[in-house]
Amino acid sequence: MKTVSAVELDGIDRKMLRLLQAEGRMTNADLARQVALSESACLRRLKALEAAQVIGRYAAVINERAVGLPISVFVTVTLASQAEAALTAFEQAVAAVPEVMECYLMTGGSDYLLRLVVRDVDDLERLHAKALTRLPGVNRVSSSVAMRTVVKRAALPV
Amino acid sequence: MKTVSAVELDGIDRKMLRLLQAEGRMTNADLARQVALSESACLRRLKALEAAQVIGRYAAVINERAVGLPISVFVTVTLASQAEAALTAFEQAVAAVPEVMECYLMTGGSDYLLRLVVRDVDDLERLHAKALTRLPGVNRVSSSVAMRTVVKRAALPV
DNA sequence: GTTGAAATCGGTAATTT
DNA sequence: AAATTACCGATTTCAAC
Repeated sequence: MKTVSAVELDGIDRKMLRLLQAEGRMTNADLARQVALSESACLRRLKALEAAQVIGRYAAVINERAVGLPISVFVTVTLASQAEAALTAFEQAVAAVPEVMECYLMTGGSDYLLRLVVRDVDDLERLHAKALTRLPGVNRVSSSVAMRTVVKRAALPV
Repeated sequence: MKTVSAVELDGIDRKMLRLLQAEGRMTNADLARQVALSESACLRRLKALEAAQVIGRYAAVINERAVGLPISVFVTVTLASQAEAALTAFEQAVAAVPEVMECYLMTGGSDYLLRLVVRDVDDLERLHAKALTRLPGVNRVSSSVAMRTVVKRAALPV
């Protein structure tokens, strides 16, 4: 696996990133015009950003509501042990649950924060009982439902 | 503002969405081949998905570490009041903080959950003091730092 | 401080798809 | 029309003198 460390970016690079976060299918010609570079210079920079994994990929951004997954649930999970093996087992298992969109290991040692997407409360209940509490090493599981998304920023503040 | 409700999707639509979440710059010809449709039929479906806002946009996916924002912080905010006006004032103000990538109103009435991205702990301290605690109507602010991202799923389970 | 090699960066134009 | 490559010129960096 390739861990990517911070990269030197100038103002043009940052402008390219802002534009491409808003409109990922923009043509190179358009992009070049908006950053006031020639097409070849612009493309060279773009390829460098891709090669350095500053741009990891391009993605269609899907409306969660439109595909029937309107509810985000945040789940705090505490493990019984913080032994390396326990963490690894949990992490492998949690990554295999498709509804888990994000999972973070929080400071402190053995607490995880998850964001799930679910269809409805029945779906949440099913997941809670059938998947979450059965993950290896789990001590405590606590769920909070998001009633409404207030901010979902399209672009990083680059 | 256009609120999007759930849309009927068949297996081909879902396959298109999966493919485009992984590779948003795929050409229509490629996409058509992979879902075994003609290019015109494929493009018709794609345009329909875009028009229905199932696909909201296309975006370059940026590596947060590479652009120098390697730390995610989750912040719980409790407001002093749950009056409509207090919520609105808070939400407008929080949306104006660039480091706030996400903000959710949680069930229960006046608790918000935020995800911030920061450069380092100094940056977090600065934000906490200068931005978060000064947001209108804030009663209590509690931050938890993510040590590591375990899962960041590229695609919704469609 | 100047010189010169090498790297960096942009542009033009030709080629490919 | 768009992407890509080849080639050239300008500028910067840096080490040796």
